[in-house]
Amino acid sequence: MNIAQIRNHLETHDVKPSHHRIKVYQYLVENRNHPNVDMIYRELSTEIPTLSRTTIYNTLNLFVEKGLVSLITIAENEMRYDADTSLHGHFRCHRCGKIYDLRLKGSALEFENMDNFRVDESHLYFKGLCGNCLAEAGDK
Amino acid sequence: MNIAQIRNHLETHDVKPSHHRIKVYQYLVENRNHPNVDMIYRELSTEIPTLSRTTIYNTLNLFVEKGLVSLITIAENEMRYDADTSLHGHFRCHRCGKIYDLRLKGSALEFENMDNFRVDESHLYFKGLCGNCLAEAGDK
DNA sequence: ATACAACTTTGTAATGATTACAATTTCATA
DNA sequence: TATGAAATTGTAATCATTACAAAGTTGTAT
Repeated sequence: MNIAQIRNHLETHDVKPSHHRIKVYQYLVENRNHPNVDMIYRELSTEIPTLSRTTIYNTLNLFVEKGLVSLITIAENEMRYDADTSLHGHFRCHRCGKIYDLRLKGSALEFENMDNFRVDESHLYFKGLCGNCLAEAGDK
Repeated sequence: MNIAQIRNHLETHDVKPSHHRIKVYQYLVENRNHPNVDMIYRELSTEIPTLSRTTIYNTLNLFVEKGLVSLITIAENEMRYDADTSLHGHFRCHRCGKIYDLRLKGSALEFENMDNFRVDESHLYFKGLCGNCLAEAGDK
């Protein structure tokens, strides 16, 4: 996704494509690592020395509000963000902390009593040990 | 679930059944409202005037550690707790804030690439508008 | 080009849930 | 009843996030 495409994508979602916003969105698209605010801040502030953390917060809140990114609350004490807004699951390894994407098999996810509700967001979170950490420390 | 049963249940999970712990667990069993710390504190401190919030935090952390209750992070800025540790989903209405239980239909919840992982926890969160709020304010 | 209004960005201070920690109290047992 | 371990308490610290007001930037009409 190049700059022109990003610019267009933001405008499609009713977000004015300022330089900072483009950079934040670009980070999210190029680093599929479900970052928190600090990860984005530390990376972008090397390019934009005057960058403020508040701008990252403002930008991400705007993106979430406009449906450009989704907010992941799989880690108890921090918000993480994902440019992939399609329905998929997340797995967080409690040893290395890495968050993996999980792709749903089929589209079967049905509940007995969800008829009356209007569902706007779905979050599928799993926690445990990832393959790497199982191999390195099989007992924990 | 009476006091003797609660006492026994705590002991089964390697938790010494102090008076406070029994009261906290009893609250969770009798109020299936997925409370946060403050809801439990406000309720119990009428019975136990000397109760400290820290005790609630300590107790809930112990319960989670010992597998007696599960920690729900569906609300961004606060932890909520559930005495039902079986696999089920949660729906949070963004208008009234209430959290509903959802029972999985079948046990079909499969992912493409979860083979290598050891899953210890599953969290299925959904957000939107509940039936009541849809009826009362159909447009929001 | 200029001025103006609207919007964006910044930095500091406030908020609020949770945790750290040390002191006090309670409990179980000899 | 004495003693040590465990539970409880209260205050202070932590830390991610938000509030807010000032400063900077952009686009547009004149």
